[in-house]
Amino acid sequence: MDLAMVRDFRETLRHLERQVGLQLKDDTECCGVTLAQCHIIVEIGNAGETSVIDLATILGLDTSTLSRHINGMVKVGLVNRILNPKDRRYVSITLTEQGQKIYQSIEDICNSKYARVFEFIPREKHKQVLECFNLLVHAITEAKALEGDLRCCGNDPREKDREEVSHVR
Amino acid sequence: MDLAMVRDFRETLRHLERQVGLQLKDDTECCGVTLAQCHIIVEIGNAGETSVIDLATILGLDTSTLSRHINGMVKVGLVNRILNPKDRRYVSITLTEQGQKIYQSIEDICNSKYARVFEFIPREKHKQVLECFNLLVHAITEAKALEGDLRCCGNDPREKDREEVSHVR
DNA sequence: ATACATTAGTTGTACTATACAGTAATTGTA
DNA sequence: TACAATTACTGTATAGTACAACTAATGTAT
Repeated sequence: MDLAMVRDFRETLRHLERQVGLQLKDDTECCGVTLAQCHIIVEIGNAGETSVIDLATILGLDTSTLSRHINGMVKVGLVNRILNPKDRRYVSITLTEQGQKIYQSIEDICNSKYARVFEFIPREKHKQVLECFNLLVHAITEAKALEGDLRCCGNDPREKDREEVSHVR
Repeated sequence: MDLAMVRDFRETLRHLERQVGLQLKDDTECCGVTLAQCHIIVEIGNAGETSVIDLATILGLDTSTLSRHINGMVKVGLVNRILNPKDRRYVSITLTEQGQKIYQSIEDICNSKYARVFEFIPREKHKQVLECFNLLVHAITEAKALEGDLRCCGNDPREKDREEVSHVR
């Protein structure tokens, strides 16, 4: 794997990230939910029933962040939060009817959007593309799991000093 | 492209997003730059010389956001901002020596990280994986370009009401 | 050539998203 | 039963972002 190929790959990956992020933002804003809420709704919808800590783990966020999001979403009637009677430390989080509706909207929009994406790829390559994509994502996951936080660059210019300067032109 | 495949694909894509985001955050924090600064540094580094609006376009952000980031980065000595003499509306943005060093660190770290990712993929499939990945990302780009903002779901539960509730268990 | 439109960048303001530290409630365990 | 571990929540601070309003510079059409 030579350097030029890796750099190319990274550029494409950056491109993907931005496309997907903006896309999802467009697709979800119309449903009246923020991007973070959208991710949370999708994960609750997929799981059926979860807890703050499960969501935090899946989404890679702090539990405090999730706790606040859930709180907000309870207030606007998107999710139910009830104490789990089997272990009262947990709260059991589910979608309300309204939350389900939005979950379905997001699913429908995103499914048809990505179905359309594949129309831009020759049909005979679909299987191959999916396989390769899975290979890649699994490789990224494995590489991450195995690395153990090596490497640090040693530069640290962090001296915050944040008054704004006057409009210098 | 049937529904189950699309849903699978989307799940993998979400997984990728989160992995890549967290990864980059880990990799760049040690350099003393934030994630946003990291993206900006990489894009300035790749372009050599840019403007606020070019960066905003590439990164999909508002110019005001970029303007502030650039301002902060000038202060901590990462970038130079000078008036473009050919068109004095533009500012010409480049990396300082310090910025270059960090750009190189980020490049080195990310390049070797993603080179390592490919070690988890059989060598004979590297070419195929890269091709498929490019196909996919181009398809996403094309689909986005051609769609013209169809579809809205009609649900909008946006009634903000954000005092925090007491610790109800 | 002057008025109007466009473009690039900046600042005021407000909000979303997030983490870390500390705390309360509950459960597991020695 | 005391202590450790786990789950969730709150206080607080910060990063990240956009929209609206503005200034300065440039382009354009009468």
